[in-house]
Amino acid sequence: MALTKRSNRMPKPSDQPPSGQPPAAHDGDTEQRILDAAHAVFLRRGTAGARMQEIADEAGVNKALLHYYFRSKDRLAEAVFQRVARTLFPPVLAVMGSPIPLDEKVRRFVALELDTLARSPFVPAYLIAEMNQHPDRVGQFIHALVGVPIDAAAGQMRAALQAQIDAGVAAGTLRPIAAPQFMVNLIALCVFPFAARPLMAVALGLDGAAFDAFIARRKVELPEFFLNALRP
Amino acid sequence: MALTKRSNRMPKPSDQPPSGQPPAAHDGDTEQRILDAAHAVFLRRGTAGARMQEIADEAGVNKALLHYYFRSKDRLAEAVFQRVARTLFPPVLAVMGSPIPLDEKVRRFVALELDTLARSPFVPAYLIAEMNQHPDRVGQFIHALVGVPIDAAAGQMRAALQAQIDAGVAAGTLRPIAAPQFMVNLIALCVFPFAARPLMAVALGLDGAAFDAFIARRKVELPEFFLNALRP
DNA sequence: GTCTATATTGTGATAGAC
DNA sequence: GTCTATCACAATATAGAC
Repeated sequence: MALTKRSNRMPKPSDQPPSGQPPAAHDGDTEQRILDAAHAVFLRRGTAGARMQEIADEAGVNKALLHYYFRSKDRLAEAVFQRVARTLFPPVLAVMGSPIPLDEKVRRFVALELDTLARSPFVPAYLIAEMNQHPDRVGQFIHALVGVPIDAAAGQMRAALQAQIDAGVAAGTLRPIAAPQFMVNLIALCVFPFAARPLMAVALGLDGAAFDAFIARRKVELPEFFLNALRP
Repeated sequence: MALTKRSNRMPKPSDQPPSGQPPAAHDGDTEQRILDAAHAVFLRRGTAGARMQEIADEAGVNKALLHYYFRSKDRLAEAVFQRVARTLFPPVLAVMGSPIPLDEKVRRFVALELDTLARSPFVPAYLIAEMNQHPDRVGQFIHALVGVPIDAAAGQMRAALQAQIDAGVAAGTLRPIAAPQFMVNLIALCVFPFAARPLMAVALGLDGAAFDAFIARRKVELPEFFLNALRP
């Protein structure tokens, strides 16, 4: 016969907003340590491949504590996903939304992106896997991030970028290109080398130092490459 | 006390080379069906997220048969990885290694790649995840594929491509660019949209048909974009 | 809040009948 | 070669002491 599945549980500290000072005995630090550990493990093992035990070990706490702070592995995974995405996307939007010339946007975007990813090389592969496995989370996240439905935010930015492109075309300084293709090209050129790093490692014989050199060179040449492609 | 772990097992049909005709009762078809099913499941769930049961269901056979034909999940995963890679890479090498002008290479590469990936959209995300989780398999595979250590094969192709680029530079028809950067840029522009498709779906509001249209347009514009970037 | 111990399932793998 | 039944263990999750 059917059993009533798990439905309700004890109250969790995650729910209580920061009410002044930490009440009595609550480090507020443990939850952070767990999240940090989960972040590291999920990124290097992938969400499905990660083990709660490994996260607990990395955090220096017991497995049970993971469930005390976060109800389940799934919720922990979602928390990590949101943190990764929240760290990565806003700077991008800030640059692309700022009122500066298009060529300057490209230069800043490349610099920002390559610097960020060089410090977190697992992020691209992690995000790609995660988004493919949980397409729903992407929408939830962006909504939580921007505060409005995605369509609106993205549509607005797309329109602004397209206007900037069209102005350049009218001025004779740019070839016509659709804003989405523009963005996809730019992001692809920045992100892909990190996602495909293991392939490059063997196909090009790039060890750690050589990869860094490859990226450093890219940081200089990529803006020129991209802007040159847009020349009329 | 310690237990002796599993070490040896029954002989498997996979080991016997094709000796003339199928001996007595061996469809030779079942193994293929299992491999097809594994292919489908591994690609949509990821290797770690895939379940042997789901593969068996998809193949229309029992779980035990998976272990009869392939010793373990790990071996099955490796077989799938090799099949995916073997389908994807040789055409690429053929195009890039053929004695045709550089701009023609670019055009053919883009057309080939976008057509292939449009038919197998999960491949990029799968390969990226798999290569990051099993960097070792990449080397094994390429060795098995080309028959020689990777360094040699890749080095040779890299040199050939670089020579072609340098010739163009000398003739005044090309900007200088390192062969690895050339290849990474080209591959990134082709592959990334498929890997990041879920993100584009929400960020750009692209449903299935719109994505196809996006790719179709890309097939025309990407070669121009790329070649334009190389103009002096 | 944090731990130890335990429950409960999920999952890869094997044995053995047919 | 293919199946049913089952094992062994890994992994998520919970109970309860401190």
